Amino acid sequence: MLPNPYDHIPSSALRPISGAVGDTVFHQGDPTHGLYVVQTGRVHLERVGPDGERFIIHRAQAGTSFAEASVFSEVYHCDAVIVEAGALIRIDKASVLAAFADPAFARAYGRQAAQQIQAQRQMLEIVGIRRAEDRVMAGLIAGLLEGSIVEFAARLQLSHEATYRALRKLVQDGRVMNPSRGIYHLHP
Amino acid sequence: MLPNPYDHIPSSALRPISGAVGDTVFHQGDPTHGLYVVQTGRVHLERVGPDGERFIIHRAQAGTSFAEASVFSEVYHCDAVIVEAGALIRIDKASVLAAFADPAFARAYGRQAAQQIQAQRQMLEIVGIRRAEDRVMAGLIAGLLEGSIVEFAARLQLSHEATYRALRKLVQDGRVMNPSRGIYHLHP
DNA sequence: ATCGTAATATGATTTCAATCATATGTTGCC
DNA sequence: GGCAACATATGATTGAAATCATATTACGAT
Repeated sequence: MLPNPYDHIPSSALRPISGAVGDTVFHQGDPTHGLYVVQTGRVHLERVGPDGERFIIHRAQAGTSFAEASVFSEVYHCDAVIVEAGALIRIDKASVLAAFADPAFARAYGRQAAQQIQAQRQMLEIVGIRRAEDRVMAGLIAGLLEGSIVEFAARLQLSHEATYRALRKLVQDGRVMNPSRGIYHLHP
Repeated sequence: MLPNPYDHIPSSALRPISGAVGDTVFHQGDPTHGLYVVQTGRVHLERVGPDGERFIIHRAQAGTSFAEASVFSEVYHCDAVIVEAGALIRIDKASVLAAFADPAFARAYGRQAAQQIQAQRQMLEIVGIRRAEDRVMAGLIAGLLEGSIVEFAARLQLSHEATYRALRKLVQDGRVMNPSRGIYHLHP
């Protein structure tokens, strides 16, 4: 299943890509073919520093797209490396550009992009909060605690231990409810 | 001057907004009128927690837009508070939705959004790096050092002292050049 | 010229999250 | 039922960045 906007793209423009762990989907400087949707597996986008040190600029998960900006540029600006085998779909750059003439696609794209930008801005603010307790509280207010505490901690870029301690403190201070082991939420 | 995509919007849809420090441009739950462009001044987007604690989800600078996602929703999901007096322009929601029928606008919007998403992803990865030295190095590779070291440190969400120390260490280790006081850059 | 302010720079101390260690509870599996 | 794997939970220790303190340098305003 493609993410929302891309179901407006004709299937002729979709190219399945498969690869093994360690394979590079594209290299920095390669001419752009289009953007990619991760169906399964995981892909890292990496940039190489002057001394050859690789640093990750994005981790693309299943269900997300990457290299969207490549649609508007001539060359890829980073490497895409498969870190967990899976299936990708490449969406042809020309098709995406053409699809912008379809207002339904344009609005769907705009909506998704605007929401993503908003969510990312919020994440940047949250991970910028220094005190674990404040960060956890902000995460709770933002509704980031959906799965396990371990997942929540990872999203907040905190160790899970620090997260448990912050939650306990917030419960002790009466700011968070802990109706049962492992369940935490704000007061109504 | 409006950011790139919005110069495709007819000027009749632009509404100048002025306000003093502390004024609220819109409140969480208000029906949406449209998105905003900050010409001068600064605006914070804030969400209010259950105990009334305000937490900032975004700091909008001059030259940037905010509340883009409101174009696709019925109510604002946060408060917008002026923290530095200046001039805003509100762009009517209906005009933006209509403008998506113009492929030139749609592509300009898509391009800007895709680039912003990419930049934000990179920022999330960078601020997620724990060691100050590694974070500063990543910031340098990403080209984040444009203005002063103080600005650079703020972008990296590091204290400027930690940033100076990391830079000194990187210079000592020969990974960064420091041709003169206050000037740091990578080897060619 | 000199005054004030801000950036650059570095040393000393403190704080707090990471890490290491350990225990209990929970879940699925054979 | 018993075992393995994992989430939850918390205590002890460590390490690294924040904070505090202090110079020096740069730069604009008067």
